Formats: sequence, structure tokens, C-alpha cells
Amino acid sequence: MKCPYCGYLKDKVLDSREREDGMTIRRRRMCLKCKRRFTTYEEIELKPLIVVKKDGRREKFNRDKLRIGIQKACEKRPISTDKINEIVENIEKELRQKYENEVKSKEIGKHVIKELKKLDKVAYIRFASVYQEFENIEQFLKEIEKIGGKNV
Amino acid sequence: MKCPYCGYLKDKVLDSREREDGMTIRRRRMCLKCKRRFTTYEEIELKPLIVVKKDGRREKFNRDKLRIGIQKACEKRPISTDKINEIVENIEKELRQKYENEVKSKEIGKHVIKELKKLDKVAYIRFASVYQEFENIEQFLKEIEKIGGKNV
DNA sequence: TTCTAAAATACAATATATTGTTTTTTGAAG
DNA sequence: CTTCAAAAAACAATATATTGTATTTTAGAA
Repeated sequence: MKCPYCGYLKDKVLDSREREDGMTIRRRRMCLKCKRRFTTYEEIELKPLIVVKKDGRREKFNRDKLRIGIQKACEKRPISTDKINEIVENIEKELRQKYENEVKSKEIGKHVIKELKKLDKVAYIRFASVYQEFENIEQFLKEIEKIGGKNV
Repeated sequence: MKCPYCGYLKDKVLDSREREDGMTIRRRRMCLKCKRRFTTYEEIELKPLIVVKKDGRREKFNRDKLRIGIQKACEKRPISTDKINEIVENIEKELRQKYENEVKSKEIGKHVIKELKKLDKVAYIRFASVYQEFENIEQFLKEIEKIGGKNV
């Protein structure tokens, strides 16, 4: 850390205490050049995940919206609510790990596709048809071919 | 550090890098329970800036409060989180330069107004309506005239 | 001045972070 | 589909931070 008094770049920690709530670590440091002391705080990055939509507008990530999209794709399929929640949780986890601040809605789509492909081919095709904006039957067929034809 | 995902209190540091300018240390941590990863930042404590509110009460300047006010004004506007953070940072810097110890909350409002005016007219009007306590539609219209009418 | 609570300091035994380098993964572009 | 550059992860050798307890100083109130 750069000493706020003399600007020297090396220092050492004299004391370090975590707050009870685990939200902050306070450190007392000493500049190795001028010996003066200063305090630092370490905090968890607290940013909401922002979703950037196709038209460029931004909004806060909303777990429920994600769930609804997946639920629609799974309608009448033998997939439990728990399973869907698990997927939602996984996707949110991955997104938060992967993107610091912002994620394009398209990226979210990719993650959903990836999960549904593993889970249920019908749900997968339904979701892809919305997400990739299928405009004719051929596109459906092409996609079905890709995952191994009608015998799935 | 308390895991922001599962709340567990123990974690370990996976990576730690100091920024070139020596102002920040970024750490990548992993929760020892859920294994998820998160980022923390350590920064030097600044001398607290005191905000004097309308009723005369004083409190420490709080960057997050400022950010929230601006974020509200920018909701659903095409403005990135990065841009908002940049503005918050600039305003804080200016305030600390301009005012030694204390600053009236009204002064902070003026700074925000100034920045939003440059950035986004809708956000600007929203913020002004709260800050200047608009009480009727006429005041909105008057303000909109001032910035160039409805063709903005 | 005296009292009190909070902040700062000190100390010592133990555990963990740091940092340069390499490898892998990722997202965007061709 | 392939390629490229950037970000993240992995690794390993070394140095430094953490944490419990005790003591001292400071700032504000009485």
C-alpha cells in the first residue's frame, strides 16, 4: 500500500481485525520508510449484477425472471420445481462468478441453453426457439438434427 | 470474511494483487464451505467528510448513499454501472478537494445535478424533481423548457 | 480534573497470504 | 469453426499476517 503521508510503496501490517459481522477487515499498517501509521479497510465487492439487454438498456438481475423463462420451457415436462430452482441457482452463481458488473442477456441465454441441453431435450428446443428466435420450422428441424434427431 | 453467497464465516485467499498505484489491493477469496469465490478490495481510510443536513444534523459522508440516489435517477436509463461509479468517484473527489471537513447536503445535490445534466436529461429531471422538491407539473415543465424543451 | 469507553499499541505463537510464472478458459472477431 | 488476446486459475517457493490477551492512550462527558 502506498503510504498516504510520504508515498512510499512498502509497508507492513501491525494489526488486523475482522468485524464481528464479517463484512470488513480493518488493518493498521506502518510505512517502512517514514514509520507513520495508517488504517485500511477491506470489504466485499458489493455490486448488483446488471443485465444488459439487446437494446442496450440495463436492469438489475432478477432471479425470478430467469426462473419464469425456464419454467415456461419446462411446462408439462417431467421436471421438478426443485430441479428448476437448482438450475436457477447454478446459473446465478456462475453469472456472478463470471461477470464483475454486467452481463449481456444473451449470455444468460447461453447458460440456460447449456443447462437445458443436459436436462431435457424438449425443454431445450423450446427455449432455444425463443432465445435464438427461430422463424420457421426448418430451424427447429435443424436444431433437432443437431442433438441427435427425432429419437431422443 | 463472510461469504456473500452462503454466509459462512471462513474463507481463504486464492489470489492477491496490488494495483500499480498502490491505492488498492484486490483479493480473490474462496468460501471454505460452499467453495464459491468472491472479490474484496482493501483501501486506505480517508479522513471522514462530514455532511451537514438541512436540519443541522451531521453525519459521515457515505459514498453508497450518493450512489443509490444517482442510481435511482438513472433507473432504466442506458447508463452503465461503471459510468455511475465514475460519477460517484468524481463527485467524492471534488467534494474532498473543495471542502476541508464539512459540506452541506445541498452542495452535494448541486454537484449531482451538474453531472446528470451533462449525462442524461431524463435522469437529470428526475433527480432535480426530488432535490428541488417539485410540487406540481408546472415545475417539471418549466425545468424541461430550461434544458431545451421536449426535443431533447 | 477525573472517569469511562473506544481506539491504539504491544507481544507472541501459529497459520496464511503474497507474488512471479505458467496454463487454461473465455468471449469476441475473422 | 478457428484464432487471438485477455482474464482467471493453478502452482510453488517465500515472507508476512492473524489472533488472543494485556496494556496504554485518547477523547468526550461529568
